[in-house]
Amino acid sequence: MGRISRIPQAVVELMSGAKRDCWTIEELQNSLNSSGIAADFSSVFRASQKLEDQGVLRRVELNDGKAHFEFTHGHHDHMICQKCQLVSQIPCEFFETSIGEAVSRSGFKITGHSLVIEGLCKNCQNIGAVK
Amino acid sequence: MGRISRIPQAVVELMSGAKRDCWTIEELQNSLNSSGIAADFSSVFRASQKLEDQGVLRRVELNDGKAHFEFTHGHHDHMICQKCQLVSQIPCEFFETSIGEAVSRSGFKITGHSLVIEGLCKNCQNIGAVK
DNA sequence: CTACGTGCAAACTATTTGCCTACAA
DNA sequence: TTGTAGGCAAATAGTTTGCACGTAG
Repeated sequence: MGRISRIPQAVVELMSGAKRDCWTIEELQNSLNSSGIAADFSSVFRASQKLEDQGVLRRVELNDGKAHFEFTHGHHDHMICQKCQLVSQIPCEFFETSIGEAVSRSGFKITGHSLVIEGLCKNCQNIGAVK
Repeated sequence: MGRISRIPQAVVELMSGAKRDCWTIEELQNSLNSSGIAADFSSVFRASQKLEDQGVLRRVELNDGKAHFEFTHGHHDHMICQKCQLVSQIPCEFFETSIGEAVSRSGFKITGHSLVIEGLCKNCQNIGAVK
């Protein structure tokens, strides 16, 4: 077997080829299974861990009680529409050039941050109220 | 019985009289128990729920897998020191006047946000490296 | 009597770990 | 043979719910 094992490789390929940017372990597993790749939840879990350790993936908190993973490169923050659950991206520069700078100036050394914005996306505002 | 029941009232009194601003259910329970107030975990859980529903408390995500509660009034964001676990507060205005404004301008209607900054507090930077 | 608050235990959800087998070097 | 990957099931951790009892109104 090559240096990259079956499931981690499949996860990276799946994520590379899809539009979605944040995946729960369950979503990854289902998607793999659907494309004919057998994978146990725990195997996908371990794959995510390994990829996170290697710096390929980054764990993202969306405050829904589940772990989410995205590629480390192109790191960004997230907005979630509370109606359609659409997750959209916010460039991190917004954070870094405003809050981050102010916090750093206060003497706190920042090593990471998690920003989640909840609300209604443009589309759902037009359609109607929150379900 | 008055309109405020035993445990919710004790929770509010405890939180009002303490310096700490974010409490897990377990911390609340332990603290109550220590001061001679018997309270089951589930009772404290239900008290937190009720107080949250009433708008007295707000649930805060600190991404440690536990639910945290703080008073709704004086809402703010948080910085956590990854060495000493100190949680300090950041005024929300930092968020609202920078990122929030930019996001709103993009058409997303913000109803809430969660910002957690991880790093090293001033004190721990001086003492040494991360454990 | 009726409603509500609480304790206790069980159910749930998501994560994490242990162990065993199979396969590749 | 030896180490690693992966499947399966059990263990954790935290939260949530069901139920029964006691008590205030």
